[in-house]
Amino acid sequence: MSRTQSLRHELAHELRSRIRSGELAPGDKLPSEPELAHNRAVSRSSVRAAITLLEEEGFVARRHGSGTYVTHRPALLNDLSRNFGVSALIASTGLTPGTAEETCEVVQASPALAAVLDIPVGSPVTSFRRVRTADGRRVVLATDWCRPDHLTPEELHEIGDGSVYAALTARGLVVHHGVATLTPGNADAETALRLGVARGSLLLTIDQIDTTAEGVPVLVSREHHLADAFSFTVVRHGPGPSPDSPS
Amino acid sequence: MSRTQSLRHELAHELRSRIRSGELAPGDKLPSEPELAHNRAVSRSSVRAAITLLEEEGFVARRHGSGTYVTHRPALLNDLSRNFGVSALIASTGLTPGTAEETCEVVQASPALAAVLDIPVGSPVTSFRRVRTADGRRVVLATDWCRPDHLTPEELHEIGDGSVYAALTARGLVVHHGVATLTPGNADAETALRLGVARGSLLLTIDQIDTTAEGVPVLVSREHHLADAFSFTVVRHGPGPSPDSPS
DNA sequence: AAGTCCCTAGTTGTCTGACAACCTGGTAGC
DNA sequence: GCTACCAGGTTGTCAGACAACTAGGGACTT
Repeated sequence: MSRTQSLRHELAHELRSRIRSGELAPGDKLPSEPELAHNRAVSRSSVRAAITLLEEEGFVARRHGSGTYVTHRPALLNDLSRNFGVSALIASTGLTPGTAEETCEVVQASPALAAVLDIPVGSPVTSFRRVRTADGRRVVLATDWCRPDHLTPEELHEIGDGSVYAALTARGLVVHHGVATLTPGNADAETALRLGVARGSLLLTIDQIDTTAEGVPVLVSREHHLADAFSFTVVRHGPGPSPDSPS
Repeated sequence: MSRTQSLRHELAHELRSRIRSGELAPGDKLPSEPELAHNRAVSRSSVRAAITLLEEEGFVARRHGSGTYVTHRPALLNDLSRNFGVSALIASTGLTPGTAEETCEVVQASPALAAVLDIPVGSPVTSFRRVRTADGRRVVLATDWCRPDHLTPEELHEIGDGSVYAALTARGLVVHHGVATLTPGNADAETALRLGVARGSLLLTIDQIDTTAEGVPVLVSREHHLADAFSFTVVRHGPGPSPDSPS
């Protein structure tokens, strides 16, 4: 698990942890680059590269000639800019994630699904539907679709409460990022039935396409969240000089 | 406008533009670092720092010993990770933004508002409410709150269809980032009336707190969007090795 | 003919040292 | 009391070097 990625990522990881733990509080000045380099017995170049990562993530701000300072940045609850499974989402609220229903089958690819997964229309697609619970309460209806040669129904069935991401990673398919679309909606008859709520109940639907670093789409998912179960937050950069002006 | 920030940001800006313009297509290999450095007559260090920024933003992926490659990344429609005003949002759909109603007043700070803006409860707060239209159709009810010493009601009134961000910037208050919370909901009586829709219509509410780079909160806003007017997207990083594993 | 191994050129990752640009706080001078 | 200057510390950039790694071609073996 603790594979050495690259030195700068390691250093960035450590600094991030120190910031999150509160050891480095907002407004605090980081030790100078030469000092950090000396403490960790690495070169200043690597320290600078690590800090550049944190700078882009918004954790710190550099001031030429003065120092590097921890930015005032709230701890986000469910940061939409990070990709995490429903289990992690539920666990973040302090509740216990579970699975009430689970359906795993092979279906024919709809035109839309085929286009996204880059396969012929009507070809087989593995479909995985779960009703997720938080302390027993049904809160999310999640459906995942992927190519059968990426994950077979048998493999999916063994996931249980786990994350589809972990199963994909085990197959050598590392999800690099996903693109999510958020839409409010009302529960239709089937969704209402599965979630055990009244028809027309408020939902937040997240449609997402996950791809590898090479741009291969490996997972398509649709999650219907009960509106009052979670609240999602996101840091929105700008409109100041960072990182770019529109168009 | 074209203030020289720092060399690496300049270089990153240029590379970003070349990627967005399609000159560097997804999957393409970037010129090598020494080559880029030579072409621009800068050092390899600066080129590396610029590429590190793009790497963190997800535009490129580095492969040790091989090269740096443009990632497959869709052009997002309304990227939630960027901060933009409602006018820009409407304009992005090809429609013409407008303002139907406009109310500007000074109110007493509620406890919640006072806590966020770091002022005493009951102290005066500038409130700015607008009904925004797209080609005449009412689509968003937006309310902004800020401290009177940051923006006076008179200044706000002169904004018209413009952005509050621009007004703040003119006062030397550059918004660095905002934290937004998304919640689906139903229109209450007043909101329905102002937006000209039926009570209980589907809304997506975005609550946001904008702060400067120093962490000073300068703007609190709440926007009620008609659910079918816009669709918001966001790139979600990970769950691969970027940028961090949960706690 | 097919497969394996090795070598080499090219690329990114890291290190070292140096100097420029800039900020900050203190001090000397007015 | 105020201003101007100075010195130390910090980030920004440059230059050169070597290590670690990848990818491709060519020689060799089977």
